[in-house]
Amino acid sequence: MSNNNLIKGSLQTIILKLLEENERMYGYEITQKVKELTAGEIKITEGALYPALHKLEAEGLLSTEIEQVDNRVRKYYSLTKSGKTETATKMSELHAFVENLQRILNPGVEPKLGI
Amino acid sequence: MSNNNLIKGSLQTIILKLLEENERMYGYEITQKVKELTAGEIKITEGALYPALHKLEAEGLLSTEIEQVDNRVRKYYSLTKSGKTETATKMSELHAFVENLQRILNPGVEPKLGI
DNA sequence: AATAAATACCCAATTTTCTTATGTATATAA
DNA sequence: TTATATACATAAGAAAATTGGGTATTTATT
Repeated sequence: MSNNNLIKGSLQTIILKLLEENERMYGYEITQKVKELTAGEIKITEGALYPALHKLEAEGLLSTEIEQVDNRVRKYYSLTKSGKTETATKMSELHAFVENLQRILNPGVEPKLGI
Repeated sequence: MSNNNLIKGSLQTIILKLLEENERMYGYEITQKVKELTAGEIKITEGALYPALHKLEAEGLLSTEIEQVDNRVRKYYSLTKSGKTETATKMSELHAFVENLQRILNPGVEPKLGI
């Protein structure tokens, strides 16, 4: 249930950035990390996450290794070389976008954040 | 040509907020205002703008008045009462979303902007 | 005078990205 | 024993863009 629409297109950047910080993560771990960092306010749904991971892998930005943990399969994702490059690109695009958003929505305030 | 991806979902909020500040605006004026505020970095395409305006009008958030200026038609949009309410709602949702995005992408930095 | 660019509206086909709803399976907590 | 948590996945549909048209007037450029 619910509910966190807004700014479609940021999921890829979120995945890439988390992998930049964590070396390797598996899908479920990513959902939990996002939930934790946002105090439960953003919940990445599996229906969005897994297709996004598969797409990033197909584009050569992520590589995978499957591991068995307690009889359960885990699929770990890591950034490839081009994945690292693309992370930097997407982060700076998102940064620029958020600044522009502030210029539009916060007239008269010069943005000086963040991201 | 080009290139300003990463807006999806924020266009409605942008329209509403600009109308909150300007009392009434017409479509083309909105595209120019956004271009001006972002130094040309964000260009609202007409294919995105007009359907969005029509949808907001159909939802009762905007009202229109058509005027003739130099043999050309202009369609002015204004916020309705419920449009004003919805503007506040969408702004606070976007604010929350951007803060959460910063928590995810800027680990260790407490967000304190803006928007 | 002719042409391009700016102003001003619109729509339709397609694509991207997400939601919603499933499905499978094991481990742990109530 | 039943629900919740862990862990993967897919498919149908909706939402919101992009792309590529179309119409028409006014102003600037060549």
